[in-house]
Amino acid sequence: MAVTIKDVAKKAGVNASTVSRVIKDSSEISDKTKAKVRKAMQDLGYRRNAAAQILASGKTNTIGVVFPPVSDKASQPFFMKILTSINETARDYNVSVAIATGHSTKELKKQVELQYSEKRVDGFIILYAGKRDEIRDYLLENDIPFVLVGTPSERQNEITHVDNDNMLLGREAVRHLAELQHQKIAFVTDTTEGEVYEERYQGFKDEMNRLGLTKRLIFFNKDFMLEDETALVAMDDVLALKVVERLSEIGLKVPDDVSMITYNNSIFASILHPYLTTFDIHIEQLGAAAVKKFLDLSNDKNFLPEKTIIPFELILRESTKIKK
Amino acid sequence: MAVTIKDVAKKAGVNASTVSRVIKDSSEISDKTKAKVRKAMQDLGYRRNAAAQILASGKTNTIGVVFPPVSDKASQPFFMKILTSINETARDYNVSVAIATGHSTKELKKQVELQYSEKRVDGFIILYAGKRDEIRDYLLENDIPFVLVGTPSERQNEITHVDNDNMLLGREAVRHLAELQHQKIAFVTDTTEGEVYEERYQGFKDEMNRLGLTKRLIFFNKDFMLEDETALVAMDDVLALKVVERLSEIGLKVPDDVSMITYNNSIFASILHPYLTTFDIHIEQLGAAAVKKFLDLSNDKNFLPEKTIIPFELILRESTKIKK
DNA sequence: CTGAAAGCGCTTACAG
DNA sequence: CTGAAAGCGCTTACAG
Repeated sequence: MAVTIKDVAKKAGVNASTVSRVIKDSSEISDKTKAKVRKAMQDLGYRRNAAAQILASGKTNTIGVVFPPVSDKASQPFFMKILTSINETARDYNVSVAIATGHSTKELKKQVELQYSEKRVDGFIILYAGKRDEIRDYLLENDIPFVLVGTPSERQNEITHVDNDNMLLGREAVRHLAELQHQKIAFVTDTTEGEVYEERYQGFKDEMNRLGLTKRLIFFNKDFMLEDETALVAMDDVLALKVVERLSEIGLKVPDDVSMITYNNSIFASILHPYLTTFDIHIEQLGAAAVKKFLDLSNDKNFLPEKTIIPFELILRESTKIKK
Repeated sequence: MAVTIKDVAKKAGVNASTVSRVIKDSSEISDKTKAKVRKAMQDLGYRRNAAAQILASGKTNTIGVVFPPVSDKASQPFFMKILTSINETARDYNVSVAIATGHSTKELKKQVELQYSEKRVDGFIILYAGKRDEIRDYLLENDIPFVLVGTPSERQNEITHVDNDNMLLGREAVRHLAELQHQKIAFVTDTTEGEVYEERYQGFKDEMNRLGLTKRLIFFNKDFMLEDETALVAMDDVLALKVVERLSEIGLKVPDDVSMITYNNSIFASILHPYLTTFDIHIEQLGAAAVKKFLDLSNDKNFLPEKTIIPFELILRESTKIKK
């Protein structure tokens, strides 16, 4: 059988409750006793029993990570990356991670409810934002701690979330292109939904106006054309790849004829030439911050919702160039 | 407070032990009593407490999923896809999933050991195969149940694993190209390590020999050249993309000048034209089978190691064509 | 077919 | 600073 707290207690000549206190490094216990107990734990190879601890303390010390209810999450490196980061940060704080996936919101909600009601998790980190859905409503109503990665479009003041500054991201793309002398710039997107799009595009427009440049919004489809733009801002790496392909079809080369800047710095940005100039959104930091905020919020009943902004970084590669 | 087994017992007018038996649908309990107890559970909204169940039963009903100790796992859609499939299959069997990630084998092993020794998991599904490592050794030595996704290069007879038939996958690629009249075919790879490479390449060679065709192995680098091959087999979608790019540099078009077939059917196979003819390796099935085998093996002390072969499917797209 | 009791391995007031 | 005791919510021999 595995060694328990009692075995340790006996070996160290103390009571089990003392061992328990040593485990949580309680300040009540004298250093001398702590040392003695720790030695016994070492010698015996003691490992706590997670289930017993959870049952007795009522705290699971595990976070449920909720993936979006879509089937293409595998194609977005974002999710695996942030999961890794969340898991590793969590481990540093001695907490575990459970995951909730599903093809529909309904399925997903069932899993979320189950995890919480069976007391498997203390709360959740949700990996998608945008409009409210049943899950967020359920968590809010029941006062279940959670952190959102991204920016919710409703009740922002009641939800702790971590995100990049997408407005600024829109602006900075323009700044970079403007520095390269470009004056006619279009924003290319394949979606017109979601906070990410709205904010990046808003930032784009603001900065373009501020600089008095000529702007346009292009909704991507396979036969879109350019007017006289010399530079483009694309919503993400994958879209950018498709845009490069389309441009080449109509005889335009990136970056010689058209500069292009995009977002995410995923693998897609550097498989094919031209490697893309893109903003790295620091996914590891997003994940780490989400965990920390979750811990803050679940440990402090008086914690007030807040937004954490994670910095980004421009990765200069081959797709942007000074206007000829 | 949450409703417990006792509350249900009281409401149904039975003993707590009876409720427990009803939960596991024990055949010892009469249908009448079951109905009565179930009604009480319904009325009260009873949910089991996972920790209590684990502590009392000694079974965690959770599987640890071990990711490879590399940092680019996010770029391979495989991992997120199989994780989703594992999680969803597990849920159908009422088991949970924990994950272990790490940048080095050492870190990873620590996490694996911890999860097992703290009794958080009953065993593991390992998402990478190839050569043995400390983790596999540790599991084997300690008789900890696990299933491998992929084919181990050592002790195959002692390890339950699920995989595609990579040899056949090599052969079938040749068959498809041969049917299209190609006679000079090269196998392109950017790695010469691992079972996957070895088996696919072996299958390729065998079939080429059988058909008496002219074969070659090309190690991919950015300035590789073709001799007189008219068709290629590439190790995976991403590599294939790079090969297409290189071919276009030297004036060769896929599929007009060169046909190309590849593996995985990931997102990379259908972002840019030519969309790639590729083998879908049925990742969902790999994940589902891994879970089922794990359950078989962890529930039956006499279970003998076995290999499960998951079928694949040729996805015809734009990159292969009859030889002109 | 069902109940009473012990036990799983911890935590945490309470007392001193 | 430490101990003794009760309790967390289940499961599972044992008995009838």
